Amino acid sequence: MAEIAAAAGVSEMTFFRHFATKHGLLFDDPYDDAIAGAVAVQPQGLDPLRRAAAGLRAAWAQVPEPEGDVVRRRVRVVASTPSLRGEMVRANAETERLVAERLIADGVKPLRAKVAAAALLAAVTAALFEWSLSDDVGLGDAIEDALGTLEGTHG
Amino acid sequence: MAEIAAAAGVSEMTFFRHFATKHGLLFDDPYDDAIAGAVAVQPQGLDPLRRAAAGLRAAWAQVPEPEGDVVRRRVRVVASTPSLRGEMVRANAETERLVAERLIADGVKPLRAKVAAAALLAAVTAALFEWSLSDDVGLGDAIEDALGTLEGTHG
DNA sequence: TTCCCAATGTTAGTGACTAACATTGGGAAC
DNA sequence: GTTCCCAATGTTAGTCACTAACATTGGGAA
Repeated sequence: MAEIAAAAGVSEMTFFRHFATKHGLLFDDPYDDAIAGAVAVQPQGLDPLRRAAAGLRAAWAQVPEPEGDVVRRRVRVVASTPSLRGEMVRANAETERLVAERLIADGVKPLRAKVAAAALLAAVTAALFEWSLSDDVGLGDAIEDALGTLEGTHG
Repeated sequence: MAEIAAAAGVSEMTFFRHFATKHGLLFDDPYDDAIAGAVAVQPQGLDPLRRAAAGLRAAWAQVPEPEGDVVRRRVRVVASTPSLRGEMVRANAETERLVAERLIADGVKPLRAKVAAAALLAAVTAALFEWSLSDDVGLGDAIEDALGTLEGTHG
């Protein structure tokens, strides 16, 4: 922490006023609302899990594929460090909550909404980690594969 | 820690030689192999997620429903403490790995196997947490609801 | 010019966890 | 029965992320 704060040119205290934890530095997710919003506009005729998956697919289409391998290398560090994986789950909790909230607002039973949201985020996170460990797979393909697995359409 | 170790009648050092972390005390899961084994014997004709779900359903049928509300109260503490939720994910990682491994052994693509395993564990964990927050739902019903949501058969 | 307040700094902690070394007790080898 | 061993436990003195309670400063509004 002393080194990080020094490198940032601030005191340790100041650092902690911006990031709750040292690990929090790595997780900056501004996509929560976009994902939840995209889920909300999917047809209510779908069951919760498929609706959530469709929402994520729609949200993902709006995000540019990352260039270079900075992202991949960063995710790789997270994927291979148990405590960081835990932090990642924590970082996803807010997205999960928002997605579940939207589903519940449309009349989905809370347990099913939360299960669908949790499964969605877990699936995407697993795809992200798996993607980071390889060199040639595209992130978009990995995510599409994960969504297909959730939906049961790919095999 | 001083209090916990004293209550256990050992020194802090001795405590840490038995449990890697203080939080680790709460997670003792001996079900890993049972779940992975149950997944393995499900029909290979099913897609990975459904197969995993069917396996967990079969494994669950072998476990007696917990009596009293000791378990519920304990899970409630975990569910409402972010850092403990993270530890729970960490505790599930081994089960997840074993389930994915069995699927891969049967020819499922690694990414899909890991996604299915992650989604399964996340769904069950979400159901467990939701169950802990209510007083009248049965754990078996909550889990069945979660599995149905994964499979897309309940709605 | 004065006042304010928000951001930043300083100091002195707390608490989980670790490394290095000392102690002990009971079972195996003789 | 004695000796030896070694595995489990204890002791001490740390490290490191993080926090609480203050002090300081600087720039913008009144």
